[in-house]
Amino acid sequence: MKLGSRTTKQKRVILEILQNTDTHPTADWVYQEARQILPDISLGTVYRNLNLLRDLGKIQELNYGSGQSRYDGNPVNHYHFVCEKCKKVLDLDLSVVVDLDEEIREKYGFQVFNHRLEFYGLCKTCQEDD
Amino acid sequence: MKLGSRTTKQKRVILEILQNTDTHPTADWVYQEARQILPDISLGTVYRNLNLLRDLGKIQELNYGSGQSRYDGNPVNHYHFVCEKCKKVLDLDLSVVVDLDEEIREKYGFQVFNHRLEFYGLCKTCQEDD
DNA sequence: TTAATTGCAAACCCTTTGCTTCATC
DNA sequence: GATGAAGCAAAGGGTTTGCAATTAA
Repeated sequence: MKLGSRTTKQKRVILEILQNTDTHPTADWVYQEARQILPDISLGTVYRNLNLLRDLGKIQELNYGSGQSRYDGNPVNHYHFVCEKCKKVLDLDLSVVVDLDEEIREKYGFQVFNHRLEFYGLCKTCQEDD
Repeated sequence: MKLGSRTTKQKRVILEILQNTDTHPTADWVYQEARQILPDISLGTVYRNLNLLRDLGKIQELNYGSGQSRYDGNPVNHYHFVCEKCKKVLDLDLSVVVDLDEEIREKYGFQVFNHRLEFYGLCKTCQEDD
């Protein structure tokens, strides 16, 4: 797998961490995990590689409200649910409506690359806590 | 219209600015506009009131990628197109699919308050620039 | 009168960046 | 060996916050 002009252990470890979690972690969480494998890795390197992997289309960067970005090891478009209480981001198993992109293209003449659909509310656990 | 526990001219001016534009401006743009009416207003006050108006449900805060938040004077849910080149945010005249919220509620048991749908691509003007 | 809100500036937080050293190709 | 990438730490940019002064109620 091509990962930019040079493959470093840092790059590989960061990608593996993201591919082995479905928690949509923040850069700092990835950093903490990576340090357990490469104790000398720096936060700057984590950010640099997250941006690089995103630009290569290997991962997705997600932003919900202000605060940290979250990263998704699944590069294929899919939809998310964000719990407004515990801030968890959960994958949804909904079929991606590609027709929508075409609809916008026809109606407005925009070139559409992709779309994002997110739901906001309370997850099961946080509903019980009320 | 109730605008929190006290109605100040700052609060009123900020809301009016947002209600009279469809450009989905940043906090700083709102600040520059507000200064033309209230020269002594501070950026901190703009942020405080934007957050307040958002919490009151009078406006919406929108985040696209990292960078500044944008604010929408229309509190009713609607969908947006974001031009990845010129960064303009445009309103889309699509019917809001409320059924989706119900679908998620039934399928996952989450309490869904709302959803956001955004399209990314190139607006007409930026396609011509290629 | 009195308590919410402002203006100001400093603090905060996340992210990026400059520079030297390291390591991949 | 050449040069892209890492580590470190400082800078950056947007947003929040503490506090004294102001102002709406």
